[in-house]
Amino acid sequence: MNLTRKGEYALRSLIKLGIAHEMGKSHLSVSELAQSEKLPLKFLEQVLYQLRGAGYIETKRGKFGGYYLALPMVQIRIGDIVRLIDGKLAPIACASLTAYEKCSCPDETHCGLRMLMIDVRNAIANILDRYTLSDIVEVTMRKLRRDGVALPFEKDGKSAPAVTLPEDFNPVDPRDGIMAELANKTGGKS
Amino acid sequence: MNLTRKGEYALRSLIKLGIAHEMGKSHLSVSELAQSEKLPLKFLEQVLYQLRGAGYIETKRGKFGGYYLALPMVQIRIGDIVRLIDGKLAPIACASLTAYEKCSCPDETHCGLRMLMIDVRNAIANILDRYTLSDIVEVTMRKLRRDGVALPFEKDGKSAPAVTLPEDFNPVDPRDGIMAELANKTGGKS
DNA sequence: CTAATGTTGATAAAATTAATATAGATTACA
DNA sequence: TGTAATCTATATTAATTTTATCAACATTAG
Repeated sequence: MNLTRKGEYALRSLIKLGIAHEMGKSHLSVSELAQSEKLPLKFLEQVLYQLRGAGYIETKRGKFGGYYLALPMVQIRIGDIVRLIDGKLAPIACASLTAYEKCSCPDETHCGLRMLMIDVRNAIANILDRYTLSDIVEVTMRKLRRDGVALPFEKDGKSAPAVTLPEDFNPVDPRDGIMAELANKTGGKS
Repeated sequence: MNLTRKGEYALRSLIKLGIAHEMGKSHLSVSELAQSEKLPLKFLEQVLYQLRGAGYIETKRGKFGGYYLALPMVQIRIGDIVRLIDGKLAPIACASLTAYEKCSCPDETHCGLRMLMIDVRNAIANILDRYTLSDIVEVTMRKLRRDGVALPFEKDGKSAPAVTLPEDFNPVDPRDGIMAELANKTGGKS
């Protein structure tokens, strides 16, 4: 299972543009974006070019120009971005609703793998088509605030608190998902 | 989102071996498998080699040799096969429980994209770690029977009924998923 | 013995993804 | 007006992954 680098960069850029917007920063230059997100500049330009072509972002050209969201964040569905950049949500094309392609198997209508992958596609779509950029930005900013970390494009703010990790620390806590976060307007897992 | 060809072939092979087992056929040669599933033979060998190394299948060597399942089908979890062949279930490595890798983003613990992808990973795992080869084989054979299609490795049986598709036929019906199928022991969507 | 089959490792070809380069257009502001 | 910062658009290269092929060997039924 994989999201391409391009898809990842596109989403990270949109999230950053969304945060910038929330923080009252009207636009970001490619180099600001590339630096702050540690993305390769010239490759990023291509991604932004594509997002612009699809109408998700707009630009102010010339000196002091940059990119900004072209739509309200609630209208930017994550699933659509993935479809645009990566082609489909389903793990295999024969299970894709929007980018269906015939598979090599002898009898697609009786393929157990395909049946399974249709469910996986539905599970993925269920998440990615439910959330919009607005949700992601909201959750990200909330978590930053809760942990007392300076928000991007903010003048001052405490830096992240130093944390000592236990020996068996698993970097991926299932409770770190966005669902748990959205369900919980205040506390968080700690 | 993508499952690699290798992962697809591995799963299709296991399903076929499972059906063979159910039909009383003790083993399948690579060429039988490749032909019946229309897979490239030599590439398939590599996949089977990997499955064998991990203990999912075994071989009978020499003339009239071939491959067969090394474990009861209920012990072969689909998620584990995908992990073995494709590395992980999560769309990005920083959201993977079993194959975690640090991402390039400046602050992983406050990355909205990662939070979202953790949910996607969980949704995928929720399906792929719940089902075993046994479920897939069961559902596949049931659907074949219901549609009066000859089962593989069976002497006789009606051929698939001719069907006229409507103009706007969408080849992917969400109801064709394995969940709906398993929930329904008899009827099917028709 | 021998023909069919699996084993193993090497390698090559193709496709996709990722990244860089280049030439040009636009704009703010000195 | 000039120029430096910036986006636009396309082309090219590099890296990686996927797919496929090759070849020499080992095993086994008959």
